[in-house]
Amino acid sequence: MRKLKTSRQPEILDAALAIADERGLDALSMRAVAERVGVTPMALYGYFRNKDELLDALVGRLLTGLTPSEEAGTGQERLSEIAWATRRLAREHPAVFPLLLFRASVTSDGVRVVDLIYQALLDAGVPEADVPRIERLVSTFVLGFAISEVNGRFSSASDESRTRRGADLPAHRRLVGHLAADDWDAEFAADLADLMRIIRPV
Amino acid sequence: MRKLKTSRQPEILDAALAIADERGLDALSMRAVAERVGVTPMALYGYFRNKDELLDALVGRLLTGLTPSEEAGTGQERLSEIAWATRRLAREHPAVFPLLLFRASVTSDGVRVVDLIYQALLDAGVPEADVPRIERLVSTFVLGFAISEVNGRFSSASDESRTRRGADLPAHRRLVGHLAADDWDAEFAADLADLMRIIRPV
DNA sequence: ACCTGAACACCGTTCAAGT
DNA sequence: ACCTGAACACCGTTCAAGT
Repeated sequence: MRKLKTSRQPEILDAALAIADERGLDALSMRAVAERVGVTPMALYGYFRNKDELLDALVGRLLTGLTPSEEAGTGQERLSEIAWATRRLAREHPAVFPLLLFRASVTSDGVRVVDLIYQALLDAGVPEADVPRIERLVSTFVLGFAISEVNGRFSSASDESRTRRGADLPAHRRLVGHLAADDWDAEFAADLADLMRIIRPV
Repeated sequence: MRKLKTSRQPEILDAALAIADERGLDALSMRAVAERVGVTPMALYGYFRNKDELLDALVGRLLTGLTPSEEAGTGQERLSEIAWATRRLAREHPAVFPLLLFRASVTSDGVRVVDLIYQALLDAGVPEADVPRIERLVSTFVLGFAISEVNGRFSSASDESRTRRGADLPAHRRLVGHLAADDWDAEFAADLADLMRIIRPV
């Protein structure tokens, strides 16, 4: 397990993020990153042990931007602020964002965000014994929602064509008129409001 | 847009699923599938236009197993049954399962599952106007939970080492003693119970 | 301390051809 | 109708060497 250089790590991660943003995750190859940095592919292996570790570091870099600037407000307000910031991040970096669901929270940057959420949940009145579970519940939903949105899993095009095929989709037929959603800002807000009802029980 | 053969599609998907189950998603190459089927890589392109469409079809095949055998029970019971079946699917096919979050519901098999969930939510008393949103909320959470679990995002190893690093993780320090979760069955059950409180409001 | 060149064992996919 | 062979433009990574 060789020691890694750190000097140009940020520069390399910047290049990787730029490539993914501009040309998608499939275009994010070691060779492409190297070319953008102005170096041979092999030079990267002095800074990251392999592509997987480079991606882990990239996820860490994304998470850094998630710490809210303002520490004020109630627990619920800070929680909500982190949720919206997460979704904003997904829209800024749709190609790399899905990696968060697979590699998150292992890095030290991820832990920092989790700690902020823990604190927000505590301040919101969640019993200590429930905090870690509720953190996983909320963050799983927020990550899943943001990924689904940027990947088009929610796209209502499917809903349109669904119902037209008639036949064996009784519930769809009954819900015609409610199927054409497309205001994901509003839906995300409604979902968060519902989740808050879990956090602050009767 | 050439017409595709269908004759050996199931056989090809079986081979693809077996490879992913045995050796992971990275090993799922067109070349590997072809070899397992006993054919040249190029022969596959008569059945699927490209690798992406093969993966879409694979997701559809997974979703077929999600339709509950019993149609009985209350809406909440059927909803719960689908949720547990989804999680079971993730444990059976951890490598391919994550694809559900990116490609689900586009296929006709996905639509069938969505219709079952719609019906369950209607029977559970969710207002028609809220059903599609609640379906997305619940399925996003269930998929996200199952993916996080099989990918180790929840692994408590991180929690252990987190707190030891002391310093700037105040909430973690306060929650020592509650951080070492590992009974994901129980956690999933508790999460579902909480979500049911959203579905059946006061 | 930092980087390069050549090589290995892979990819997905196109095109033209074969039965 | 179904399949093959050869080729193209890529991958991640190892190893030995160069300044």
